[in-house]
Amino acid sequence: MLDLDSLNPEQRRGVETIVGPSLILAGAGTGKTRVITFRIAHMLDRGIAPEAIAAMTFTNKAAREMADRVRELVGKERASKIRIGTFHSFCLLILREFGTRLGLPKKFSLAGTSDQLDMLGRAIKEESSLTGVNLEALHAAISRAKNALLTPNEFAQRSMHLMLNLDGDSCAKAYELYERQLKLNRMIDFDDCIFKCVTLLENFPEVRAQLENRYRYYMVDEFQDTNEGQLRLLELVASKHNNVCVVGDDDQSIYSWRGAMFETLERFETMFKGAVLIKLEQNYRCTNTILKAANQVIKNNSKRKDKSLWSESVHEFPLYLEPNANEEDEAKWIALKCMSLIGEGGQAKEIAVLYRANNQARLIELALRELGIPYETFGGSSFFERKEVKDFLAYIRLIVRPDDRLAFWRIINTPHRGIGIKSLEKIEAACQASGHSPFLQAKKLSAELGLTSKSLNALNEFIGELSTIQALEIDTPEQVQQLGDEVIRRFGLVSDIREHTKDAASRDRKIENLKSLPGWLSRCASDMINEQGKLDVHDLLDRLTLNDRDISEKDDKFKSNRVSLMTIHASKGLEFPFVFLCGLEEELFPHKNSIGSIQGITEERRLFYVALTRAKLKLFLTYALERGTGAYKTSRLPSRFIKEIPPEIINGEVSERNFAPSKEEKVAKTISSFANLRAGLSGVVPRK
DNA sequence: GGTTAGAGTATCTTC
DNA sequence: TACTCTAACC
Repeated sequence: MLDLDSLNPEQRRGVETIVGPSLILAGAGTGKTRVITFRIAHMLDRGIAPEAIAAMTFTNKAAREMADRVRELVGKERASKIRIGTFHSFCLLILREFGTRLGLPKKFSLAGTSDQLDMLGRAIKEESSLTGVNLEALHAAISRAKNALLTPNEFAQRSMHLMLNLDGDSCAKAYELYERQLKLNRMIDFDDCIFKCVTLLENFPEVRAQLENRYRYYMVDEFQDTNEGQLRLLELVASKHNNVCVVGDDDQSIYSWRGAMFETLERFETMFKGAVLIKLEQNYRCTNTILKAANQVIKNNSKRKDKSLWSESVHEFPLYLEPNANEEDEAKWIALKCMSLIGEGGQAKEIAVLYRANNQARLIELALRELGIPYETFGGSSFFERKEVKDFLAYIRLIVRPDDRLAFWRIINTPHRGIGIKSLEKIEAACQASGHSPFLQAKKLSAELGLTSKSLNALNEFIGELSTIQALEIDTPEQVQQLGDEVIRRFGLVSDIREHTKDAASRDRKIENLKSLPGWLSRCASDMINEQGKLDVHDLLDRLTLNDRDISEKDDKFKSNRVSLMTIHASKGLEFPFVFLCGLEEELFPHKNSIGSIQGITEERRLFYVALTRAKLKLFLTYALERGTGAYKTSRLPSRFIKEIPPEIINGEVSERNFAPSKEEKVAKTISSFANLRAGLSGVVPRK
């Protein structure tokens, strides 16, 4: 049934090496996912129980893709028994089962990014030496500490806090206060999923033994992105049976800033002795021209596992380099070129525009819109970061878990119902005295809070409405939909936005977002029923937190035929026939914050390598000689990485003397572009 | 208690 | 150039 002959010899070796540790070094586009899924199918063919296999990834996107492909290969029934998911979901499951041994509450909840920042904000208010610190930077530092399995004291001793302008003691204090907030809210954060799981397995051998008995074969995808905690976890769960297969590519390690260690591949080899090394070097994605460029560039990094990609492609196109006078011209050129690609028979969805930073997207969006080219952006500010979405979800959370403090504080005066800071302080003081959660405090003892009659009435009305909704049953997706509709109606969420948002466009968008939420929530609920056979609202909330942005993208992605705009980071794992890589300038790419160190530059170079290898056929490289507006206008130099590409494969100039094209040249170029465009449009031929 | 204006700030981004 | 937080004002 499984056609192993369709694999190349190295892929086949990867698939057939099942017992013992193995390390598959898989270059870009070498059929990695195929190897992973075939390997799982092959294990089942050899009689291994699906329940004994655990496959871990880092992103939901990767997990979902793996699950889909495995399902196609081995059927729904067996596929559903295999534990496929992210590291975090795997650990969360274990903590839900055994967490009480660590003293976790039975019904703890998972803090999302905004909850984490909210709690950290509350934490630093308690300590005067922490006023004015950059919340996000502090949060990132604490997160990195947790990923490295460091306690507050250990954190204080490391040099990580130097960039925060804080001494070690203050850092430790912040970390501790933040932990206290988590505990107060009965929450754990993403990093705790891993950290606490490691602690659990280290301290409770019987739990570890149970898991060793349950899962005997482990697979890890994108292994180069593993951080300290995840590596330790893998060691704890997998070292007894020693059946671990990890797949990765050191050249695509682009997440060191979130704790991934470049040496992680070597660490694996020492951790799991005698690992079989398998190298996949035949590429099934790119032209040889693109591979030549990519190989040549990445060679400039030292300390990498030596490998060299090749492919059997027949159609070769030179890379195209386009210098532009400024960023507007760059965006316009890209838009025009997209138009002519589409005119020549390409489809919009075959095109991707990649950039280093999200803020580069705006001008390109503008230029595409002007030409009427459909496009889609990925990443950037996520759906779940939007205020109206967070507010709505806070209502749902408070209904499901009345002791959710963060949700209470978020919506107690949203929409405005005349409960101000003074009232909130009184409620908080009462909560501290009694130990109750604010909702309970307000429900049971609102009369004793000492509020003004206006605030008290508002509070009582709010509590009353919420209690009414709480009484509704939530056992089916339809009831979830009704609940959502009811929340919007009773609390006037739509009318609040209608009255208080001035800008018509953003007002309409917000209302549309809000109205789509109940239906969307109910769809999530029915997905869950399909997978688990039942609906548990607590689980639903967990999933919302873990899944975060991926759900919102799910809907229209398949049918849309649009140009994709995304950062290079977001493009990892994807491929497109036509790729534009823009903003190739010193200080932007490589980014100015990375230029100072060799590690910085080598990571940027890996990022560049990832970008190049996204393209299957044609690759367009652009840069601007001037960027910014007004006082911020600066002249720019082409990126050093351009010079690392062999000049003979570039159809365009690549020399030190790259001046902006003269005005006449620009005009001539634009005219000819339009001519191409028209020629192209008249002969639109649908592909295949 | 709510609103508004002005200052400050700005990688990539996962779960 | 755009968004968020804070402080002064109504």
